[in-house]
Amino acid sequence: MTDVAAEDRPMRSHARRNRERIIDAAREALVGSATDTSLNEIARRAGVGIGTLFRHFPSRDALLDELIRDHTTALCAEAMLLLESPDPAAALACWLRRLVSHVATYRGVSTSLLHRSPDGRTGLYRSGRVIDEVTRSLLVRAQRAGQVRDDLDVTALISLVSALSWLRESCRQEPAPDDTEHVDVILSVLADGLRAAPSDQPDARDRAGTADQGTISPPHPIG
Amino acid sequence: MTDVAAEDRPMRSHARRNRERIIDAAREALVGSATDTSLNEIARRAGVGIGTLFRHFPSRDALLDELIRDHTTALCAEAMLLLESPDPAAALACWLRRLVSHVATYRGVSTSLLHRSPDGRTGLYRSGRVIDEVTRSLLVRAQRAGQVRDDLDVTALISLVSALSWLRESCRQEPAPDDTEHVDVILSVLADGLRAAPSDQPDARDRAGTADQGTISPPHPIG
DNA sequence: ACCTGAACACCGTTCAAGT
DNA sequence: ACCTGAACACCGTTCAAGT
Repeated sequence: MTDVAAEDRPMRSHARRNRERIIDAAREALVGSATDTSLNEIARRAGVGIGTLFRHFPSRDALLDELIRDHTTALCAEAMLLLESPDPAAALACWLRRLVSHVATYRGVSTSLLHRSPDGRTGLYRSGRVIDEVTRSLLVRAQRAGQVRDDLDVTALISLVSALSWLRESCRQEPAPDDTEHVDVILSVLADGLRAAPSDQPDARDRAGTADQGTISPPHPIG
Repeated sequence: MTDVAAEDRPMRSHARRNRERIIDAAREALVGSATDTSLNEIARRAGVGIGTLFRHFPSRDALLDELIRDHTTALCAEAMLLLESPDPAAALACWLRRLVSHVATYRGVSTSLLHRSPDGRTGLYRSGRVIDEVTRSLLVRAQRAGQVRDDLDVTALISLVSALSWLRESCRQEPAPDDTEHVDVILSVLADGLRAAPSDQPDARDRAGTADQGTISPPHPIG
């Protein structure tokens, strides 16, 4: 198509094909997987040397980011439609549900999402950024509509998504409560909690009733 | 003290001391820790051979269980006092808060708690059992008082505690949102959500508004 | 009885050597 | 330019050999 010198095209296409094979092998190994698969094993399954894998993807995070990139983009594009929905709080809840499903699909993505850094040196770089943006849009819209409490920021919300995704992917391991159902119930509890104004009984947060807090030291022996 | 043959007492006390040194070394390495510490490293710090560590604790879970045992027992005993508190829902919320703090204290405990098995072959055996019991007591009391929704079982609740504890311990790693604060906000959102009756708009759970679900395939390519 | 540490099969990661 | 795979410093776990 383009005017690239003829002699380096075969090489480049070969490299590109290797890259694709690595991604495919990783996807197959990690989707719905109960346990981690080593990068060595992924390279083996892709039929390339381990060095080639590291050349294309300097870290596991980089590989994961690439792995979910297309799907993340599509999901976020679709989420923009949620911005038009008549019920901002319901739209946010729906988005959180979809996002958890997406993140929990591939082994290890939840952890990478949590450890994303703005400069892209760790964690999901690209995917993290667009997830941040979409979530922020839906959150502030719901807050401006007065439907969701104001003491929540987008970082807390995405941390929560990471944690619930981690739960879902962890529950694929036995023995563990195997239910996607649990996460669903938790999400619906959360959705209800989001709608409420922050509870105006702060005393109930740290102590309830007659418990004598002095008898037990705080759980951090150090610090 | 007892009538044990004299010649094997020194051995046994030596063994017991080794055991204690392993636990102490592990506690020191794991409390508030941002990253995992290998069992080899723990044995090294305790001044024992790696074989000795495995003799006393056949798995990392077994070591963790022993590590938090005393504190777990004390915490659960104190939680029994919460059963007398006048506000069952607030008591439950308070317990969940304390439990997350406790579980998040030592690196790896959240995962072990999630993977506990009733037969004790994996995960936190003893600690898991008493945590289950205490949590169940507080939950059913709040449910019987009509203060907490009925579609929640104790397993879901402890899965949630595991996930939030995982979040807290993960946030000690950089780069990650470092805030204990986030988990606190999430917990208070949850506490509010628990009090509400299950939302009676099930349509809002899976779809909100005008989004066209057909354009994007579900995130599980396999299955 | 109890302890030790070399040995084994892994892991992520690097890098000299090849085409 | 790109790929390979031996090499390195680890990991959890086992087990023959010691006292």
